Amino acid sequence: MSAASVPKPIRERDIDARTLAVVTENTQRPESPADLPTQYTPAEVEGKLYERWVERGYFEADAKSEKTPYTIVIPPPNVTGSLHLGHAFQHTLMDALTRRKRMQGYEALWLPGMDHAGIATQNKVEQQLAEEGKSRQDLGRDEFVRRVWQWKEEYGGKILGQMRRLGDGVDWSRERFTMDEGLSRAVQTVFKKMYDDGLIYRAERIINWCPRCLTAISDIEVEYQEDDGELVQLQYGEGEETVVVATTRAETMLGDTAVAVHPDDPRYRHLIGKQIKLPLTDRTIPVVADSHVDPEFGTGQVKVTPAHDPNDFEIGRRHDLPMITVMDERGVITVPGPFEGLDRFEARSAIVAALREQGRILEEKRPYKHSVGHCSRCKTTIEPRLSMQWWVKVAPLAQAAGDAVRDGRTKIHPADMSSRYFDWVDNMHDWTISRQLWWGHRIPVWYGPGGEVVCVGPDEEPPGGEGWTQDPDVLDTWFSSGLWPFSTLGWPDETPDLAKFYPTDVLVTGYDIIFFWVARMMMFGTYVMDEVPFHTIQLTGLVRDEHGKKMSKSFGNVVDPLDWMDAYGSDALRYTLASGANPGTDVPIGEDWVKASRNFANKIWNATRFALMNGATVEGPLPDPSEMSATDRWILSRLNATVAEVDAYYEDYQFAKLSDALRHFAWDEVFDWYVELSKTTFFAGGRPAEVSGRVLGEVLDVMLRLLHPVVPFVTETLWTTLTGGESVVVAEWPSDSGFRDAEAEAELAAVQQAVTEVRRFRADQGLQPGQKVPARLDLDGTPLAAHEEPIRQLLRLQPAGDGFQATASLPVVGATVALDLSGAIDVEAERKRLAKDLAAAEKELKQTTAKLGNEAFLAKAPDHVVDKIRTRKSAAEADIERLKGQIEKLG
RNA sequence: GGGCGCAUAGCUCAGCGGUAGAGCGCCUGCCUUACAAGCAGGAUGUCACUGGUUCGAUCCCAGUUGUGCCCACCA
Repeated sequence: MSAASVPKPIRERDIDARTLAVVTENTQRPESPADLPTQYTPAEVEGKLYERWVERGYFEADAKSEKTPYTIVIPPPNVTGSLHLGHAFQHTLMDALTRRKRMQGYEALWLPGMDHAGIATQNKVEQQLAEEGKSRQDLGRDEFVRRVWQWKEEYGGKILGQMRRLGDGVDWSRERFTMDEGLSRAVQTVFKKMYDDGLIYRAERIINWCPRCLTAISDIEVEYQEDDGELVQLQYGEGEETVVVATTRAETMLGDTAVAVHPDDPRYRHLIGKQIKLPLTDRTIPVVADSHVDPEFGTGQVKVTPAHDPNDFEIGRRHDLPMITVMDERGVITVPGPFEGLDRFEARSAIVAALREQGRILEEKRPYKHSVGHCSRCKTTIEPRLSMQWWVKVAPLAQAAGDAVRDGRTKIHPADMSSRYFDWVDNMHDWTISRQLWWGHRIPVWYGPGGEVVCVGPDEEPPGGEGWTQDPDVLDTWFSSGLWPFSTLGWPDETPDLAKFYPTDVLVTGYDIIFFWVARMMMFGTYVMDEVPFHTIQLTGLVRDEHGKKMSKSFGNVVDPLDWMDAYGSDALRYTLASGANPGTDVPIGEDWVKASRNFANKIWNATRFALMNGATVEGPLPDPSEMSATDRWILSRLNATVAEVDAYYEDYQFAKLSDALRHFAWDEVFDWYVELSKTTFFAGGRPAEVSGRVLGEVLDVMLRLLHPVVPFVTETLWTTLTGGESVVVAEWPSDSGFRDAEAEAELAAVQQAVTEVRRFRADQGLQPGQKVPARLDLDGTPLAAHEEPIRQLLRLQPAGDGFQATASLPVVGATVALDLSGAIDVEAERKRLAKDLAAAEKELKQTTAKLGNEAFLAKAPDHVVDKIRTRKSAAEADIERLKGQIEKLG
């Protein structure tokens, strides 16, 4: 049996979730801190804490409050899904921001809600129906919409549950849904206003049509990807008058109504105006001159299909060509003849085959890589289609939206992301807003028997009587979400909420929906409210897996946030996400990282528990610094510096940095040094020293408040136990008292250096922890005197008599700690170590000497740099002298 | 075809004109009277390549290579 397979004895652990549940549920403060279990078990606690926060109304904002408002509206998740890590990420940031502001005394509102997600949701429900062998047409419009509402109730609830689990401090009393009555009214009001202002119009144009969803979609709902196609050259015409055109979509030739050449192309000037026989049909088509044609591409002759291609549509309009539609809404050929009834792809091969038979295929390139549009919802190949749709005239709105960022009324963070915004806003085409769907806001337009068109506002009666019908289409889902920042606050009514909370402060969202959503909100906000919807746009990256790969179902690397929250707690997930949040960059995350964050939460838990058991307290005033030890002053100095640092990072949305600063302060400084050093005082007389206990209480109190926005759950139980306060949610955000003590910081740096050096010595020497080493600790100089006992304790050194065999001396500020050790010391090991240090010091001396001998350097380098090099040089010299002496002593 | 970004430790990423950093991982020793989800000690980098600017370049500039993303109606 190998050593590795010998099971390690299982250590008795004190895991008892029930204890904690009792503690947190029934009593704010346990009888004794020892009642807190030694391991933090988040799963059971978090839910209870959350519900208590909600019951107490901590997250409900008051529009009548005198406090300064701070508002964030949530990017409404689609009711179609469940929340993924990307949501968890953004929610963590928004929650941390609002929690901090609430603690700072703002009237903080984080408004929750969901988006009806028209096409996406309709597709889901249609899928569900398909499983029952039904279609939406079988149900009829009203019944189908009822089904979708049912679906919304079921799945929307799941999302809300996930938000609670994450700890989202949202105001549930203000929860909104884009199909709510109030929001529908906002949609109709805006539609009417835009219609009256001439910003909404109806026109027949080529749009992106999804033959599977059976609706128009906007340009940005089309995803282009490189597909393998087939480029063929077709010969049209007969005898002298033939042309050769290239196409990847041969089936559209049935709808060709012209061939175009460039007006200046000398090769084809003679053809302009001639009629060409179109194969497979009995039609002839003209040759037209249009400067859109690129003479360099292919033959310089282009087939023109105005009803099935956006460019050709424009050419058709310029030359007044007929527009022949050759397929129906499902992409099936409708032209009478041999191809009728064939699907567009079947028709393509059939037509190529037929032309090949006639010898009219001159060249075939297969495969031919080209960019093809797909429906972003169902991936079906988009079919450009001529149809009548409603449009928004974007230019004036986009201008205003762009100006708002240009003149700084809205700031984009990080700033270099703003180029994406401008690229879009400055080049936006008109927006197709009608969708041939049933789920969504129905277009408030009625058509009369004589072709009259009436747009009806929300408080107006639609025209009655024979022959009047409402437009069957609904609006693009982004039309209603574009109104979100003010429709959720009660607009078009002049509500107290609207007055208090609009414009909102910051929008936190992914850079991937700048065009879909951010730009639209900016357009609607400036147009409808005459005021920007938010002062700051904080763009986040996308959450990726631990190797930076995109999370997708096909890679199989999608993670349900609930799984990780169940295993490691919400705090762990939140901390991990926050610590990965460098502005604008994607956020990789892996399970091991969440585990590490769980360990951090556990560390906070245990260290605080330990401190509580040993007299950390917030009772009474903080003692005067003159009564404190240098260690006390050091940690308070660091505490206040950390408060300032964290605040600065929050103001700049630097979540990764503030998370790191918090962990460093808590773990490295408070737990590993301050608590450890305090142990001596704690244990010295069996009772904690009063001053240190109070200082430690202060440090923990502030630290927990500082941590709370990111890790709300673990901090709540500990903080209420420590302080007896009602809840850290409504505690005051710490502020920098301004206390700094450079002297104490320097002294502690020296102590740390000394202690580390001695530990290193022990490790090098292979001294066992339990092994008592007779030694004498000399403090040369006084500043360290206060720490003699702590160091002795940590090292387990015992004062002894004479008889030394080896010496290690340690450099500290203004003093040398001479550590004389007796006993079985490995002289060779120490000699090797010292030699290594000596070599490093000599290298340093050489480098600094060379630098200081460089006149150009001395002349041009700034003083502080030169001083730094000088200091380094003298330090190196001292080190060398010291090390040489030590080596000599070793004999 | 345009535009933007990135290349730093085994992995994921900070950083920055003046001695290379963190987390995780790794090596060694430890069940030290809170925490082994822990403690202590340690190792690890031609900062992609080639030039240039500078007293000094991982950092600024140019080019090269690799890589990612966004936009675009190339028939």
